Amino acid sequence: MPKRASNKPDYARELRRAGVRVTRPRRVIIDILTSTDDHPDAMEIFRRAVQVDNSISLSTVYRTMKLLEGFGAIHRHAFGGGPARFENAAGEHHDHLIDLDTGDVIEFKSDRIEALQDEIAKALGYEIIHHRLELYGRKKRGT
Amino acid sequence: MPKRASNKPDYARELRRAGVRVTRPRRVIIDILTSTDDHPDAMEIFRRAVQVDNSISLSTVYRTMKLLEGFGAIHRHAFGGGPARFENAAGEHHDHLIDLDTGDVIEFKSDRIEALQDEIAKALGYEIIHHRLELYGRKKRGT
DNA sequence: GTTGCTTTGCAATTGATTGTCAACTGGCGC
DNA sequence: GCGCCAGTTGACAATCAATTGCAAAGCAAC
Repeated sequence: MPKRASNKPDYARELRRAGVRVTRPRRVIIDILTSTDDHPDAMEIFRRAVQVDNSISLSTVYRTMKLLEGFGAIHRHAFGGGPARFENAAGEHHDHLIDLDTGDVIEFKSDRIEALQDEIAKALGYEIIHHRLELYGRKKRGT
Repeated sequence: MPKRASNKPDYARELRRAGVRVTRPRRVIIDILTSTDDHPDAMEIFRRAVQVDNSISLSTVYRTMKLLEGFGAIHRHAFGGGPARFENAAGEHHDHLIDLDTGDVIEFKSDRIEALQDEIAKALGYEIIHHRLELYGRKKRGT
């Protein structure tokens, strides 16, 4: 009986097929990205990677992020102007609500908003390649 | 007969009322921001400011942008991850469509999208303080 | 004008990211 | 399995945007 594949996308296979080497540092970084659902920045990914392999360098984290971004495997964000934060691109597209007090990031999705965006772009003679919708808010006090 | 006020908001008056000095560099920078409808970055504002007063420094541009942002007089953007770009906050709120080929920025507004955003935030127990919606697209070829 | 506190220009600094380069290593070919 | 070698890496220098420390200069109240 074949081993049941995890829900993690097999980026290793994909990279190899694209002629990119699957090295130890890359494996470590990919593993970090596919086993979290938060939005770490490069330094945070670096910290986690060093726990696994203390020879990994920060440059390699940045290089790998750029590589994976090129493959569309991750998305890059810049919530509130800070350092870039990354998330695994697997799974459905979604937008973000950032809690201004805690920094928490909540994901949401609205087909109706997406449809309106397309409509607006079309009216302006454009085709949307991608978009970025970020809501910055505070929890409503329900004391 | 009183001089007809221009359509430029009187930031000078507002700043003075807030106990902030209206200095020559600030006047120059504010004048640049209120007389353009594009989205210049700090370096571009600096270049334009030097034309008027060649003693103005880039630090002052950055400092003034931060000051004005604090007053809500300007908005800060980071389209596509480049350096921060600014725009006069006077006038109605709007979102942006960025032409991926030319870098042009087109402003648009959709009450329906705003309403949906509020609805989503409310459902998540949040109150939106501000938001950022950027569409990145390409002109549809109309050969 | 004088005065006092703000603001400025300059230079140095920070923080994030990218470039350089010698050393290293996946993974194909044997 | 084993060696080869272009793709990668780690270390560190370099770059880029943005900020800050400080002495000198400027604004606004008297």
